[in-house]
Amino acid sequence: MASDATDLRVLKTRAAIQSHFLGLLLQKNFNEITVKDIASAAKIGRGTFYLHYEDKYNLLETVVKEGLAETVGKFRPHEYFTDDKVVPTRIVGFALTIFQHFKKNDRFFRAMLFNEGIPMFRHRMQSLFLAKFRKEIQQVHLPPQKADPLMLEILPIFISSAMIGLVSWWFENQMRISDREMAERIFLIVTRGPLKALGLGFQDEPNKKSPHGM
Amino acid sequence: MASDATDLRVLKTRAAIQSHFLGLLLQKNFNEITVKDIASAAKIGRGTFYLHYEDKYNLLETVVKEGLAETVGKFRPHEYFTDDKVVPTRIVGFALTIFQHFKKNDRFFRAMLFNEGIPMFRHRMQSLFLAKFRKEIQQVHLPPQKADPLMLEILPIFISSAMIGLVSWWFENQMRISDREMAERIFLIVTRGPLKALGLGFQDEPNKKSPHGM
DNA sequence: ATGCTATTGAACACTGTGTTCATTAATTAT
DNA sequence: ATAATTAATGAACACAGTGTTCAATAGCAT
Repeated sequence: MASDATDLRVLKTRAAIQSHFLGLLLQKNFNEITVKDIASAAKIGRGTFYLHYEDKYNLLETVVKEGLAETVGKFRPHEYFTDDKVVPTRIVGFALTIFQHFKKNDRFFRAMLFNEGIPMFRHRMQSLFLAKFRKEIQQVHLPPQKADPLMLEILPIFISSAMIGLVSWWFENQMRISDREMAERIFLIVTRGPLKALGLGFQDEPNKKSPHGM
Repeated sequence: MASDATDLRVLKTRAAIQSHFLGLLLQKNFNEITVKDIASAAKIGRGTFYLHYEDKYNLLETVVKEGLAETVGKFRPHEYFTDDKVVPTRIVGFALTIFQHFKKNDRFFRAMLFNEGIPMFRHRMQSLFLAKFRKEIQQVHLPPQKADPLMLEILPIFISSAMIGLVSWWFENQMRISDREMAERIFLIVTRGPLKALGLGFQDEPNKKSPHGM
């Protein structure tokens, strides 16, 4: 293992490997990428690769870890401003930071999200989202005696899954919708509920009795 | 390619291959499974494997395709009964069929959902969900002039992603919550909205003005 | 300028792949 | 039941990719 991480040669080869690796991931599946491919793309000897990474899985792990570490903490609830007033909630601003962060790290997320062969990336990303949403929901959740514990467990999962689905869809569609529009629709769904957000009342509910039997 | 799909020998070996393949998937990652592993688990010659499948990816594809084909059409909205009355919506019943189908095909979904190395399974499953939810939402969506088109596009993605997230979580937790309880919570979230479902009103909304500027 | 160390490139053994072929065994058709 | 048909076997083969080693060379640091 080439260890001196300050040596210019080391920095240069590692940067070359990681950058060209991302480039290859944008072209073909991780499965189909060989160490030979990476080495020749980065214009280094194949043996040199093994001086820095155990194998291509270890390289992937490194890249993913660094990419996600950079993602952590970037999702920050903040106030959201329209032309003249502050929208009275953190929700829109929160969603906004998420979309902006993804747009900024386009190359990384595109390589990771749409490459058949990077199995657990979405799963790991979801852990990040989940942790954030749990905190966020617990902060908003002021009156603790009223809440249903199961609901408290389920809701962050529901929302984080939904958000990841939306972000992925947004990416697939070349981000043709503005991040602001997306955030605003999410605000509507979250505050009014999916059904009412569509623009219609919920017709099948004749009375206010709770239908669930607990 | 051994072609006669009615020959008993063919049926037997294919069944053995697929069954032991699923078994292996429950034990280790798809990446780490070799054709030799599959052949020896199924107690057949390695060459025989290649008489039926091009490679292990082709086998996976076959198994996934059959498994998902069986899944299609199983998600059927229907009425939902509590002890004495019919809950006035299809939603709970719809969610219920989903959870029940997953419980019934435990082995298959467990192998597919939690194996690092089956990249696009969740994605393909989501396509199924998405199609169903699109239909369902369009059916409920009676007054067509009122709806926001972007919302109409986003909502099925939001909900199908959320549902898959919940089902996966449910699986990971050994399905310790009853399918009925899950369906009922989902009903609450969908009809009342995530925030109100938690048991609290939405405090930060002082007036009824729509905060989004479109 | 000199010592240090990262890189090189070729060689090596190894594992897994996918194909072939003659032989054996099981199934189907008569 | 017997013959004809066809699937399964297992060994052999060439091939591609892996991960390691080693002496020689290049580049960096002080």
